[in-house]
Amino acid sequence: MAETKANTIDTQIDGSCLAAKARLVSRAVSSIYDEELRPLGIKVSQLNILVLTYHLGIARPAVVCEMLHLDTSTVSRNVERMRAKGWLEVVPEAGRAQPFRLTRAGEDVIKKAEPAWKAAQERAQQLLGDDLVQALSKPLGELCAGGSQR
Amino acid sequence: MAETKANTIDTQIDGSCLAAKARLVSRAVSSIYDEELRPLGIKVSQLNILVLTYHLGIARPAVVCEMLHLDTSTVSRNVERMRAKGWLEVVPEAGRAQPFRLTRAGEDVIKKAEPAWKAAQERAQQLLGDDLVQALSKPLGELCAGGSQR
DNA sequence: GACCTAAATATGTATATACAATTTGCATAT
DNA sequence: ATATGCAAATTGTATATACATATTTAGGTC
Repeated sequence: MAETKANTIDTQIDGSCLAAKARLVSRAVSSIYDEELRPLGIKVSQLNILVLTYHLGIARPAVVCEMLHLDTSTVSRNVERMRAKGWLEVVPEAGRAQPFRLTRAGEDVIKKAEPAWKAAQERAQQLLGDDLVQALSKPLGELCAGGSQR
Repeated sequence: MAETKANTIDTQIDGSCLAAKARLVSRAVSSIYDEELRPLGIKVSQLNILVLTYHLGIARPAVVCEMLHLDTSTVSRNVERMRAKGWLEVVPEAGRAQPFRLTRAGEDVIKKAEPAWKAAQERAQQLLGDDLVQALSKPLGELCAGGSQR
């Protein structure tokens, strides 16, 4: 018998909700990386954009948006914050485009973040377990609108 | 040396980053649910707390925090927003505790959200693919510090 | 060339989220 | 009874994120 209390409704929404799980995993994993990276003054959200920028060389906001499934406004403001920190710089170009690239300081951040990132990656593998790690390691189908071409 | 261009560094941080993947999946999946739920005026983040509250009957903030891996301040403010909408109510209790429960309006929201949630769940399964769905469906080890003990 | 539309970016506003600091109520030792 | 300390929750502040709206500019069409 269920609850002592009055459950006047009955729902099918429960622990099987993929959004709940995905968000839980995201929070848990992010917190591991952020904890390891904290001494360096960067969070994994920004580090990911730096690393992608490194791989792209010259990064166009629209491309970053599509590859990371981020809204343009989100990228706009994240880039602005990292520009303010001197990690990115906008590449002068004609037109509306505002492509950006790493500065030397941005490269240094990536370089210095490596040990922390590796430690976090190992902790995350432990936490998630082989099945999830494997599943996440495969190219994420429609999700990686660019994840494989690098 | 290798690059003509200014790749003065070489990093091991790349597409294998579990945080990047987990966050990408979270954003992509969340957007599916939020899109389906939009007509109802709720997002999956809040719906999850409502559903958990439904299962708990009386929900203590600290318990919700641990089960969902959320900071106490996050729960505090999410609950406040849903209280303002009339979906949750605080249960008077001695001490510092502020346990809360669903209101009738909160129950209605869950009830009315079911079709949208199911549609989103199917779309998410399609997007993620069997391996990821399977991996996410298993009890998430240390992650579900309460997923099973209810 | 003036005009219109489509694409790329930025801005306004709101929620989600976390960390640090503060408040609050309770237990307990002295 | 007081001080001490602990546990739970809130508040201050900052970032991450998205949607709606505005802005800017490149290309066409006439």
